[in-house]
Amino acid sequence: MGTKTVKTIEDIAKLANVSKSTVSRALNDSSLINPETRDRIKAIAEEHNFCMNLPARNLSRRQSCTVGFVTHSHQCGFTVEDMFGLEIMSAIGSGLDELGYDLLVIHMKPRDTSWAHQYFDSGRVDGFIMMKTGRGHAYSKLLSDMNAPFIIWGVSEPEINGCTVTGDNLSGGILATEHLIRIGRKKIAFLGGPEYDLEAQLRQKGYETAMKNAGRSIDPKLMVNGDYLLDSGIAGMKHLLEKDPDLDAVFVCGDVMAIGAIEVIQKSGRRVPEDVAVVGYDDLAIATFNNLPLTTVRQNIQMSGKLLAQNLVQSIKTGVVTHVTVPVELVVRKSA
Amino acid sequence: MGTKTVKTIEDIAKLANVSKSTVSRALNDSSLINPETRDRIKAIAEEHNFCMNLPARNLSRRQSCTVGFVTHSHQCGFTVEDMFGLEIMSAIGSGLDELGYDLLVIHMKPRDTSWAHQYFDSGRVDGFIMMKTGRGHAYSKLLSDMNAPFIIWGVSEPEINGCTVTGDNLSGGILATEHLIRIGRKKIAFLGGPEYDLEAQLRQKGYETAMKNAGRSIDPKLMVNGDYLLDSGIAGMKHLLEKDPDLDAVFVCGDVMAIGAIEVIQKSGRRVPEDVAVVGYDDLAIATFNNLPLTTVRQNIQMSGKLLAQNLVQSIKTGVVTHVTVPVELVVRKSA
DNA sequence: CTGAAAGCGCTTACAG
DNA sequence: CTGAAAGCGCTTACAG
Repeated sequence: MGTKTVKTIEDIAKLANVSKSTVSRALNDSSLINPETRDRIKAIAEEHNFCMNLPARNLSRRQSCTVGFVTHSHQCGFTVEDMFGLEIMSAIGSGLDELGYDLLVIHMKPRDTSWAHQYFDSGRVDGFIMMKTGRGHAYSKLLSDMNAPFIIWGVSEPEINGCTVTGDNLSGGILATEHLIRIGRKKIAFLGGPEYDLEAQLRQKGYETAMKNAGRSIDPKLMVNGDYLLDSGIAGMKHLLEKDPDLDAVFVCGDVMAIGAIEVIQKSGRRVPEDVAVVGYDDLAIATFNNLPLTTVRQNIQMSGKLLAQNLVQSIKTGVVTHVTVPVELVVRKSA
Repeated sequence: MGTKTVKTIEDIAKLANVSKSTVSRALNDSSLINPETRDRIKAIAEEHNFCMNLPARNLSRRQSCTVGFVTHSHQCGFTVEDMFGLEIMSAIGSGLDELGYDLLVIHMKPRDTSWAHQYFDSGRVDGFIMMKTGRGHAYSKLLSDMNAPFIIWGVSEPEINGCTVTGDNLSGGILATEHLIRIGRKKIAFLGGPEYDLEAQLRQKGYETAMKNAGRSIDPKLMVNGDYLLDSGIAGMKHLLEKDPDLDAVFVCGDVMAIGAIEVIQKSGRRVPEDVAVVGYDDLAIATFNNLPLTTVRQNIQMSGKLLAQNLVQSIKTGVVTHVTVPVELVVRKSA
């Protein structure tokens, strides 16, 4: 606690010679107050640099004006999804800030589900934001069972009964593939995500759509799955080059896999982008810092974070459940 | 709010046929309670999956058990310091979690200082954690003027009157340079940080110490300053190669600058590490994902985060101001 | 060891 | 439009 002498609305009340009810109304811009009294009180508050006690207000209003960002512990160093999650968290923070909500970081342990009760039933948060994870469905059920508002970064599914925000994966796949077609590539391979992954499925559908639209045939030999990690980019690319050494382009569904793929291509004696052009996905910070800057599909992280914030708060206040898809854009750098 | 029927200690009190004072004591493991009553009450609470209202408890105890992590808005995309900050934030979160404290993300706007009052005087946080920034001193003064406990990631300075935690920059500089000496390099250059930067000064002193210990002379021609950004790594390395085309190693004070430096070295027709060995600093995620994995000095982010959490909480509780230096280690990969 | 009461700093019907 | 009072859900001296 600070050292100031004017710390409660009661102190202000005394200074202004009114009741604390009136001070409360003034500071909250209630309609039940004489505008002149209000301005006088506000001036006094201003003059004393008064900040009212928010926890007390929230207790009284039975809300916390705080949202929990659910993340797992990172004992074992960072993976890339973590990086994406951290970048978006920052954007969520700005979004919430504008709405008068705070962002609390919730660290859940691997097989633990108590965080949900611990944070919601204790009144510490009014709702949750989660990145899509393997356990997405389980957590979704957990939260909806306790009637907690929440929003998930990921494609909406019938099993998930909360809000969702996701990038436009279909358009992303189309943009990436059309770019490779436009620059004259003949044999365009596809290095995707896990089969069950809805995002990856849509990106693949985008790839197929663009190919068909361009009158190209779709060759299953040129398609392989990965798991977004570096090693699977390496393995996937090796596999593709074995199956068809003549391929001259590849759309890789994630930036980290793309970096692995580029490594393999270069080690095989081929040049990027001259011999094989590579387009990634996500536009993580590493896409720029990589010493062969990546041409990639940018997820609009700023907008996504803002939408996650806005729609969750809306859901908290009104119960409305929304699903939104955020546009993506192609960023052309050096790799394609 | 959830849908459960047992929501307050009063509900538990009724079920257990005791007063809510007693329930409070039981749940808080007070010594002023009969162990049997305590266990009985705890069992009832457990059975009903009871979570007590933390904001109410905190209001009563006049604390928030919450710490603010001060970060600026990232409207314009991410810089590398941001990445470091985000990684460490995650570690701080785990550390606080173990101490029963929550982590709140505070977004401050560029020239705004109101966040300090807004979060501290309003009782939303009990203290602050900040990354070192150019404005470190100003913020430090702001916070100590309001008597707010805080901790800064950075070298301690007389002007900063709060806790600090920093990596062992001197040892880091020595480790990096000794490695280059050990692998037989003759002309080892130094690409540093800004002159005013204390961390950079210590890393430079480490470089000089290792050189002297090995009986090497220190050649000012082989030393140049940067600002941790990619472009300054590029410019700095060009400068060094012009001044002495024969250099066969360089210790770069930051991973991102190191990536820029490698690019320049390779474009000049030299190979890394065969012709010029490069050691970076920080071991950011990009050090691994880079397609020439970086040999670098790793900051122990996990431990640093934990120490930031522990020492801040200690300072909140006891007022003790601590300064700690965290060990670093050399990670040998491909670039040297 | 236990309970009744006052208090944490706000909000908000209720009465005027 | 304003104030006195009750209440948000806890904690903690105080009295027993």
